[in-house]
Amino acid sequence: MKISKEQVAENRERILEAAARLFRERGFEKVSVAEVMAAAGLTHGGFYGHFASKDHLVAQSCHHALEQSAAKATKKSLRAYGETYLSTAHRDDPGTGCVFAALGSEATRAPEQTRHALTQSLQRQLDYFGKVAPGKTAAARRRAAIAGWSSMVGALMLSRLVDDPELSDELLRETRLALGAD
Amino acid sequence: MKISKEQVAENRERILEAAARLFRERGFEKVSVAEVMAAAGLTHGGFYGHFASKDHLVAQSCHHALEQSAAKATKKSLRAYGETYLSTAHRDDPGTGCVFAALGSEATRAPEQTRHALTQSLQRQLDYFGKVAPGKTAAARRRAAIAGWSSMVGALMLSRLVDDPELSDELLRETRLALGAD
DNA sequence: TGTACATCAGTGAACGCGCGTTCACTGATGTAC
DNA sequence: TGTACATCAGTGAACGCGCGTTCACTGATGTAC
Repeated sequence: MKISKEQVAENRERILEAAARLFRERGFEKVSVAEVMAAAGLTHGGFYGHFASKDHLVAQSCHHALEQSAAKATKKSLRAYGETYLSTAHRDDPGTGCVFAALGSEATRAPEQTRHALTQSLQRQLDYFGKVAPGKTAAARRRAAIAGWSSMVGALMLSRLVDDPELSDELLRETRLALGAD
Repeated sequence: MKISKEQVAENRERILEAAARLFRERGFEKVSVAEVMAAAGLTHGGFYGHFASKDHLVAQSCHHALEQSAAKATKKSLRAYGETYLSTAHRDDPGTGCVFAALGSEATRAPEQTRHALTQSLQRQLDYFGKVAPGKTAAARRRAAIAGWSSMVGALMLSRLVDDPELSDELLRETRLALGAD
């Protein structure tokens, strides 16, 4: 059953969307190709018509998710961004949230292509925050951007792995407040 | 070939040591039970004499690694700890380093027991840093401990996943300096 | 414009491999006498 | 103290399952006439 070119492009898009969400929710290894395809409303056999391997999907779905995230940061101060980034809503919905916090430690061992996409995105993010972060010199702003962004990623990840709801809330709240106090 | 009780305890210890190192180096899923046993100088069949399942090993090896890490933090200021934590040596040797940075995002999806061990360790770490962190009130010190620790974990993880050696060094250096500037 | 045919995206069964787990067996330890 | 035997930690083959990947087939699309 051949389908139209628009339909093919739409299917590919749905596969990327599904993968980007599932990987962030459950990690690269705990999500199978068949699950991604099913979530996109397709069967697993057609996967290799769209991607050369699961590794390629991993890299491209990260790229896809990072593009969407990048759009959110624009036109916001570091502090304002921190308000939404360090919210319980973001913590409780990793599937549509930050790729670094959801997959950071796994990405350390990910194939080259994936790490490259993440690096590019991080560079862009830091370049932008280096302009809007507090500080008198460019170097001071850059430093505030790096330390601030690191604390956000770290705090969000910790707030998700922690067992204790109170500690989890505290991690987000205190990191948010520390960001404002810079 | 039965062996002495001391030998059994020593073997169990070696399994935990090997697991704690391999998991941090390669992640929970990319290390097999057989690999852990081989690294401990044993064959895989004997594994279930020591642990009920791989999940149990994951939890107990994390506990083991966290106990060792906890010892390092004692009698150090937040800033002094950051100096060694945010070193290139630590970045380049995840196998003996911080569990949060090496396995944080995977731990988010780990079984209850593992998350509990991490939570306990984090609580203890923050309680200690809350005493030695800069700040006039207890609340200010607690905040500095949380934001500082989050930035360390985040920066180390990011420095490891990044593609670009210069950016990697910069992340460590600037986060280290920001910690001192508090 | 209508019909016949080639294309090719998607289907679902099948393959092969790795891994967690089990189990019958081995042989050194340590206990009973 | 020395000998016979029961115990049990470790061995390695085997099992079963899930997953990434392949492939012969299907049938709607779109092209040629």
